[in-house]
Amino acid sequence: MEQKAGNTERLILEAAEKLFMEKGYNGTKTMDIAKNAGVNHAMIHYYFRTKENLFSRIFEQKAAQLLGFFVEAFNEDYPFFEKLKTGIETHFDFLSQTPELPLFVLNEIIKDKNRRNYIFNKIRPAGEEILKRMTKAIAEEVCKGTIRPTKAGDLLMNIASLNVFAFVALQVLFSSDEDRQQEGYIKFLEERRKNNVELIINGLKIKN
Amino acid sequence: MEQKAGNTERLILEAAEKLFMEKGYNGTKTMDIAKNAGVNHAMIHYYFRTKENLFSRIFEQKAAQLLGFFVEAFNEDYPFFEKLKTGIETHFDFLSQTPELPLFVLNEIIKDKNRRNYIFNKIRPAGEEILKRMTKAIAEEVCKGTIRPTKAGDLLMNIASLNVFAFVALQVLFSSDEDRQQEGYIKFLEERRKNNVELIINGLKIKN
DNA sequence: TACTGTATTAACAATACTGTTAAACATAAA
DNA sequence: TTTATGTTTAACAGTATTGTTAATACAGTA
Repeated sequence: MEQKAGNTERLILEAAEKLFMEKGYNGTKTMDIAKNAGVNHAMIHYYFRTKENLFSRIFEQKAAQLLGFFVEAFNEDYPFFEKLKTGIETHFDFLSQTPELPLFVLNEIIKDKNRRNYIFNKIRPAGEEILKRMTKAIAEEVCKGTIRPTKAGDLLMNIASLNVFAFVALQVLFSSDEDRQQEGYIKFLEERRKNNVELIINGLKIKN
Repeated sequence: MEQKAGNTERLILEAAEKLFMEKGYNGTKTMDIAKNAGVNHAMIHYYFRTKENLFSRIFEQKAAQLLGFFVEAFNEDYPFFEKLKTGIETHFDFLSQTPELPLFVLNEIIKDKNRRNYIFNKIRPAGEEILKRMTKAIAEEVCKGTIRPTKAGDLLMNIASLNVFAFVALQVLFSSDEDRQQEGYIKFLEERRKNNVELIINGLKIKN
């Protein structure tokens, strides 16, 4: 044999990633993964033993990616407004790489309590750290009188809401690959990116 | 026989609604529906012929509910800020009745293009009407100098983002029924409700 | 009472899906 | 060339799941 040397495993992982993200755990059949990967379906069990094993590999990697990135994007020291803008945009641009990611992760967390706990334990430390820093940064700005009092948790949640929902809507509005060639697709994204930054920043400022 | 006279059909629909909303189409098994409804599983095929038929009934009703309500909540004539506040709150309160609704509908739309088209055709007229009215209301306020120029679509999208995402997060944070007895659950909702109104309104206002 | 249409049940059929196994095959090292 | 090791295949087993059917019950009605 061509001694695919890890090739088969990679093919399976790639096909599995694509299908799981698209159809979720229950919607994805192992034989479909095999067919997409171009390998005999027994290979899935040879390399990963069970569907659940294979799924976990994908899920944990994806969840870490999603959450890790969120933390990263807002983890720097703030010269407040510019960094906030950069953080939102960086986060937005990351999501535009893999539009299905947030909905996939959220769905599977909701449908399986174990996964929820797994995720929570993973991000708790980083999450608390970032909240602490952000709280401090906000407090400083409030002192200066540039923004109104805001909880760091609320701010993060607002950003996540706007950014994530943009990509959920994107999938509804432009579901097929052809749709995504359209000009409207680009326009929609640009508009939302700008809107989200403006709303968050304008929303923080104190009115006259 | 007790001749349940339409009772069985109702029992099936109720059980199906609960399970489909919780587990989605693929996660729900017809025998589970039958068991939950307390009827023989052949009844499902007797009344609805196929799983897909039964699902469509539920889905279409739910989608109409979700979208219809959104339209309704923002469909009145605006004395701007108060009505905007009321609209957001009404929408939020509606979602709090059935927290799983938006994610359920979004998921099934994304996973099935036919459903997407069905939905689009259903809401297009109402959607266009509400956009037109809102555009007019916004233009008037902009003239008065009370708010900054904003597209109606962006505004609606912002509201939907914040409100819907609150309930997606809610399901992640408080997944079980016991969780929802907690005090934190109520607090979270109150906080988000207030936050969303404030962010939208403050975000519209012009800053010095 | 017998007839008709609807409702219900249990048993069955057909298929889909996950997981297992034994044997074949390829390759590198001895 | 032989052997050891890891990889691949086809065939199969077991179960889950959807869907079908024939027999039966019952209510209303002619």
